[in-house]
Amino acid sequence: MPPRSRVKHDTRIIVAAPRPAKHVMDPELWAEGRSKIAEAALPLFLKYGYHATPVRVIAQAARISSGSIFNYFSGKDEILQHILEASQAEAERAVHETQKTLAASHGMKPREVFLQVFRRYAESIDSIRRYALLAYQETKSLTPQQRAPLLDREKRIADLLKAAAEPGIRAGVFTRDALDLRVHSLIVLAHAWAVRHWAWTQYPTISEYLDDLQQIALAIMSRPAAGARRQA
Amino acid sequence: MPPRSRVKHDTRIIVAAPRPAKHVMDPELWAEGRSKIAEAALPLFLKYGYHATPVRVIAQAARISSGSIFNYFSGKDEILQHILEASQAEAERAVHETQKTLAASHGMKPREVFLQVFRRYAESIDSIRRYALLAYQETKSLTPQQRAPLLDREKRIADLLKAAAEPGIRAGVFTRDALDLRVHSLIVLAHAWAVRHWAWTQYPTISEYLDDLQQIALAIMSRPAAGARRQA
Amino acid sequence: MPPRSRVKHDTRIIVAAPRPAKHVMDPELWAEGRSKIAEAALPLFLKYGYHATPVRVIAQAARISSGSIFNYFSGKDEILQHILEASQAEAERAVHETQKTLAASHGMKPREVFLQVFRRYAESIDSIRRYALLAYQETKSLTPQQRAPLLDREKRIADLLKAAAEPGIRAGVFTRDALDLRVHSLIVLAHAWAVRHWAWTQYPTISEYLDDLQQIALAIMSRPAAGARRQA
Amino acid sequence: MPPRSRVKHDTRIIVAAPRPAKHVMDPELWAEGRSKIAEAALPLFLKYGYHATPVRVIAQAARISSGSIFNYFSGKDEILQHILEASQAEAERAVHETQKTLAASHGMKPREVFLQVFRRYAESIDSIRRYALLAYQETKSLTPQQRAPLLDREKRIADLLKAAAEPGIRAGVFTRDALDLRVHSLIVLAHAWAVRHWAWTQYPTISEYLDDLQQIALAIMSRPAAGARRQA
DNA sequence: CATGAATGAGAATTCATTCAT
DNA sequence: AATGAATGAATTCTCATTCAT
Repeated sequence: MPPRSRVKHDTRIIVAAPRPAKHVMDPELWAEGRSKIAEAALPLFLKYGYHATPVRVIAQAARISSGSIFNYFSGKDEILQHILEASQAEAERAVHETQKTLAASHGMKPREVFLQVFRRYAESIDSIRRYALLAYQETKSLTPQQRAPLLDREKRIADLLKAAAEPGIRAGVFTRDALDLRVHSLIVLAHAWAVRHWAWTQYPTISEYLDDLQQIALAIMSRPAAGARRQA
Repeated sequence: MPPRSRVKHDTRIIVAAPRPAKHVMDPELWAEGRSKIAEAALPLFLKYGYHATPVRVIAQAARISSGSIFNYFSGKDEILQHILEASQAEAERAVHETQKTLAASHGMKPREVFLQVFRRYAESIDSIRRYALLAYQETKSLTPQQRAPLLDREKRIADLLKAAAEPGIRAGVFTRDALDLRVHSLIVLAHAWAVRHWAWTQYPTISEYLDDLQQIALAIMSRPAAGARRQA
Repeated sequence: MPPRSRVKHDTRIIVAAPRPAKHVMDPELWAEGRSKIAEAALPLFLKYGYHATPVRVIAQAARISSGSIFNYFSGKDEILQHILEASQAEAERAVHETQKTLAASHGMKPREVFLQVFRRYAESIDSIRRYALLAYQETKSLTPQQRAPLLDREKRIADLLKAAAEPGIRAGVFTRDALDLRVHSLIVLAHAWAVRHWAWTQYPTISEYLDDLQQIALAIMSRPAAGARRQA
Repeated sequence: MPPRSRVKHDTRIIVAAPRPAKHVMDPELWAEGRSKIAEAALPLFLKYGYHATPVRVIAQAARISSGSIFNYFSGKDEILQHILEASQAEAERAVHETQKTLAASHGMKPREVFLQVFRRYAESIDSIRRYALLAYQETKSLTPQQRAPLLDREKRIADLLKAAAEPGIRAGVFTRDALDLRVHSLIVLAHAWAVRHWAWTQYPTISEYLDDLQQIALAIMSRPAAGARRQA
């Protein structure tokens, strides 16, 4: 049987070559180039998937030569990394926007408070739709520590939505039953716009989608009518 | 020999030509072999992704030669297609059976009819949890032709849920407003158990999850109270 | 300034693919294939150098496809490794042959003993000429432990030559002065046939080369005449 | 832009076209720049090999930009050529001076003449030890045209040694038999100090090595005693 | 039918060289 | 004259697929 292991003999003959410092030295140009490439790569990754998109094609889309890609990224995988990291930053912005909306909602009616906060969040999600989809599709098993920032952010969003629901709960129009799941469900449905975009042919923009989803959001949060409660 | 169908980037997308089955054989053996291969491939696809899993590795996992794979599948992508189709078929079968059973039970209350169908569907999702995750991640690895039946099946599942909701709608407890979105939302929430499994540490099994989700499902389907409708 | 280091972020996204077991499984076929490839590669490495010889060209010379190379070697460098290891084995054979010649030299005249042993050694070296040249040219700095077997073998050869010189020394025709250097010099001159082959245009085969080198070998070993000793 | 001259394998060897000097400039600056670059390149070539050392790394080591390299050399191979030529020139100059000095000293004995020339040559080899090693390893990286002057110089060094031996030959103490091989052997043994430096742990400096090697050199050149000649 | 060695198109990546600044 | 970003040919290596046995 041939050796199954790829263990090398201990008489190494080929001496590893020195690696030159990376090429693009002007930090501004470097950052610009990275953005340009990442922006060209994102729609391709979304359309064909990461593995099915050759570097050559990314280069074509970015209007540069394929060799130049490697002046800005150490490898193809770093492009994906860069995109996903950028998406993290955008997601943080979404959280921030939602928080500001909540802070500005004094004096509103309970249902209005909640709907505005939820809608603001869902709209922010739309701006990272493409990133989110990519993350869903290309992120394989994450280690717990890699997952930590994602979980943390979701918790903060959930907390914001719960805070936005509080007036309604106190007013008796919303329920506190299984509140965590309800809030989580809303987050999932907001994400669904991004992740299952292909399914919503009847909604041309997120605005129409949210117009209808709002009803559902209210239904999810509302205290069930007496009859329904008794039945289920 | 070169792979027959790859997405071409430099010109236009070349749609995979229909490939001839190579070795026709005893249908029973054939089905058995396909299953064995698909079962070996699934965990690999989930762990490493479709593109990153070589056929030879699948063959090793299935304890056959790599050449034999092509006696059962016309290409690597057909393995993925088979896995996803099988999972969809299983889900559909489960729902179908439930629906038939319930359709036969004339005495049930409309809410009960719907909840049982939905719960049965959601439970079946759990059994194909891993498949569902794969579908989210790798549909792009299929050609549009291969993707079509998957989308079609999802539509039919939505139709089943709508049919299960019909008694409720007729009885005036469910609404027909934005019904497509409501049903879709329920499908999404059922999938969420599989896809976002890691997010729900508070639910040890799908049973507890569904106990709570049922309330939400009812809320989503129910005709809103007069007051709520006026407000939102 | 751009990052000079190639340190990756700690959020690894791309999961390493499983590596299939190496392809050629029949050990005999495997060994045959390796030999065929190595034999095709050796003259190319010698003529153009290791780095200047593309795998593609080795494949052409071996009459196989370039992909097949990697069914037999895990990488281009393993081909060089294989060749050099084979050369070590051949060099050991040279030592062995020399030793046998020495053992068979009973009853010969002292000068004849030495000349025969030396000639036998030099002839054996000729058979590994091409390997030796490659090792000289492609072996960069070796670690002391990698160099150990080479040094050891040279010492054994030197010891054999010293033993072959002993009768001459006792008979007073050879000198013991700087014996180590003299013996080493002979080894170097034997190697020179291989290493500086291009320089000896006047010698068509090693036989003619050795005919002349024998004189020099004798001169190197011989006790200098009285006059010469006084002068230098 | 693609490299201009690479050895082609699939067809015939394409000899490098003579390349135009690109930026002509102040000859003094030019020579200075060439030296600086060559000095930076030498240790890298020795450590990693010519092919494995990128031009950019040489540029970094020389503290200039990679583009500037091509203001001083028409290509990477010219750097190697320059290093080797410079080393050969240095060796030749040293020998030449010695030879001139000795040619002027009419009173010397023939053996002394030769020994001084040889010793001077061997010492000069020590000073270019690293270059010599490079020459052994990387001559193949040059085109035949580029190699020619190196071979030619070696021939002229042999001629110098032959000239230095002439008085001894005329005086009857040296032999003219196989003179080329004898002289070549001496060159090889002088080189051996540099190339096989690691093998001679018993000689701390070249001085001790040459003290012993001188005896051997004399032996190699000397006319064999009548008895020895008859025997061999 | 099964096998697995052979294939070669295509992938990522490197790097000598050019040339606009 | 120096710079260094851009280039793209050429390299090593992978892997889906074929087909002789």
